[in-house]
Amino acid sequence: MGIEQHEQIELELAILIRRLGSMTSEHAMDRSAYLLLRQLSAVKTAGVKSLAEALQLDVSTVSRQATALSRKGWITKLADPLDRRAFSYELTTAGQEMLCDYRQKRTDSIGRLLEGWTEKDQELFSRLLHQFNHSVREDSKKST
Amino acid sequence: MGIEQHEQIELELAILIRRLGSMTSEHAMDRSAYLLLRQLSAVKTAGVKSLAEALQLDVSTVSRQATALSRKGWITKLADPLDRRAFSYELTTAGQEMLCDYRQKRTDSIGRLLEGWTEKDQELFSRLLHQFNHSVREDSKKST
DNA sequence: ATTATTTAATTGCACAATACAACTATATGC
DNA sequence: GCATATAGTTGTATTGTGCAATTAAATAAT
Repeated sequence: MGIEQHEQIELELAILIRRLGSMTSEHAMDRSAYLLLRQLSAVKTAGVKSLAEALQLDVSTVSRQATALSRKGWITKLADPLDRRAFSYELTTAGQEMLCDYRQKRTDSIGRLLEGWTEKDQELFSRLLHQFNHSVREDSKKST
Repeated sequence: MGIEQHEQIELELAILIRRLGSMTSEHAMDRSAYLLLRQLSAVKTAGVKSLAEALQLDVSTVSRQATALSRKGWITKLADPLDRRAFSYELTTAGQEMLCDYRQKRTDSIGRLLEGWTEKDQELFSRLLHQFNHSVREDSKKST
């Protein structure tokens, strides 16, 4: 029942996170950059504040990340015409390509990892991960 | 088949890692310390080399971590009587308590998160996470 | 309308986790 | 017994992060 299961899951998650943290560093893009690009891709355009909220990071962190990505030519910084304090970022074509490419690489890695898995287990894993993320999301809503 | 599933899993993992990365920082102990204590708890006694292998970290990293944990009084460093280069670490009582306490907190968090889940889904999730970590481990062996 | 407060963003500083390389001291192999 | 391998530490650098201070602009209060 419950308790041992939770302990087991707790352990697996701890391992998973550390392993995947180092796994992503194989490629050229780091996880944080990836997540920022992904977020920007999702919302099309956003300033550091809203990005920071979405990514649950400090604005200063996002500010630096955005500067870095901008230097790489993956995103562009646009002055907000209505609010002269504010800026919005959006993906460049190069950024879109990078994101797409990187996502493909990651997807391929996952595919390679799941080679020996049954189709059913893959589906289940996908569903349960989604479900778990949903639970985490709900939980963080509660505590806000 | 396959591809979309992998994209989905890739996405869910990206989200998971981001969310859980910030989740763990709530508590007093950091993840790396936790994993080291855990490992030491599992093997009872080990030097930095074997710990580093198990945790897949550089020995220097583990050396520093061990020094830090030793300073906190959670582990003790013992000279190896057979090999005067070598040392072994083991958990102190305080370390065992810390580990137990922290693990409990994490387990409780997980339990809270999984409140609405069926027993079956919890079991499945546990199994699949384990399976996934195994896959990652095998994969990293291959590339070594 | 002038002043005070809030807000968006940046930058300086600090810190933790990490890797790599250089080094020390000991052990092992030929 | 010398050459090489091994256990561990330490110096240096990088990266991702947060907090505090700062700037500049917008909004609210008097």
